[in-house]
Amino acid sequence: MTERGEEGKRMTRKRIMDAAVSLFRHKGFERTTVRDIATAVGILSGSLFHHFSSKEDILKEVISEAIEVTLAKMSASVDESDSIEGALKALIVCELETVTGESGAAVGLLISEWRSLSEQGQSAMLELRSAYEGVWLEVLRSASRLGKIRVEPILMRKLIAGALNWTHTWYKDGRSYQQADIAEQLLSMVLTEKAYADYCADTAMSAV
Amino acid sequence: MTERGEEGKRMTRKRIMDAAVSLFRHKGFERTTVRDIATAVGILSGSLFHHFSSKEDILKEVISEAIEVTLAKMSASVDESDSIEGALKALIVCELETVTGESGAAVGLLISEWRSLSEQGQSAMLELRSAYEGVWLEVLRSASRLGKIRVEPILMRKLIAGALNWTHTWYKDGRSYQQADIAEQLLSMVLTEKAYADYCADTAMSAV
DNA sequence: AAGTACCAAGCAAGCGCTTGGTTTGTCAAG
DNA sequence: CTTGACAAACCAAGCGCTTGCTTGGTACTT
Repeated sequence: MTERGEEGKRMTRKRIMDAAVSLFRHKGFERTTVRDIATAVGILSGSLFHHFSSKEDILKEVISEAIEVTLAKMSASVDESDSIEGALKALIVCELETVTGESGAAVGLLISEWRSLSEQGQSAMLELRSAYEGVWLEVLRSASRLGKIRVEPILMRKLIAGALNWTHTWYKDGRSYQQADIAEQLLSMVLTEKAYADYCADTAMSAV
Repeated sequence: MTERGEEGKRMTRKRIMDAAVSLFRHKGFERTTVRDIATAVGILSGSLFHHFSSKEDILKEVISEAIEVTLAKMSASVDESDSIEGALKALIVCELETVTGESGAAVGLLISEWRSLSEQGQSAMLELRSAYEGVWLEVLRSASRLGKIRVEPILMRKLIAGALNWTHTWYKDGRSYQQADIAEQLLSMVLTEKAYADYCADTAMSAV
């Protein structure tokens, strides 16, 4: 029935992480017990510790994987963009997808469950996070230099991060607002009116 | 030494709530134990339950007081404003002060510790919260009708709420950014460029 | 035969909260 | 002003339960 062996091990590990992400997102790290996770996977709680050394270890793995996946997606999106405005839009979309996405990556966890990590855990995540933030700041600084945004880049990044992270408290898939819509509206707030108008004209052109 | 009697009761109750706010903000509700709170106040853990029926009861009291205080402050600020732009600025400043403020009110708690409330607790808070959101939406709808903001009011409110709530994770008193500065920059993102320019001109005039 | 994946059982610690009793302030009756 | 019944505020101790995690053994794969 169950799959043993090397393949099985990785599978179970993945299933544990998936279950953990879902539970952490809905109930929070502290209110989620190792028994909850084990039940969701279909094993006993003690068996979790053959795959992870501690409950916090699960959280760390889940978060760092989420950051890595998102970072890769963001970098790729930025490289593909042929304008600052396009790069900004791509970054917003990437982060929005990650924050609201139910399965897999969940940077949103980093948001709400940050304090549940030990001090070493926090600093380890900070290192990963700084690469992530670096991508954002590079694009925002370019935009600022070209006069396409008004607000100072570092503050701007914090405001954008807040607006996007917060979506995970109210965004429901397929309801009220579409992801593309949210991204577009936020972009219109971030860019100057001129830059935004130019960007709209450009994308309209390339669509034809 | 200690003050007993009716005066003393209210004092201790207040001290418990203050200690709880501080601890909840720094460690989160789940990671804060009733023993932590009691120690901070200078009593034993069991004695807390003469003032509150449960740990969750403390959280509910703290949150609802925070909402009421902030709501009153916001309503007053809006009434005093003589323009939509001014009202918006006042709302932003109010919420910013509440979210980043260390002592007393702490709507920020509602943000991060929401899930720690029972279902009844959550719906009770929702009722209070809706009055709070009502003030925001009224102002935003007026601004939208007058063409002073571009983004649709409900979405705009969610984006603003996120940006402001998030400040409690990075804002340090007296460091990097001033509250007034953050509020001003956010306002410039919310309003259309024309509305913002008009508002700046107006405030410059009245300052002279 | 060896090693992996898991179960069965439970431990030590910590949790929110209760209980029973002691101290302290309140206030009307004497 | 004294006195004594009463309630409020708090302590001391610990109960019952849940928590993350461990241990020792078993079933399956290679």
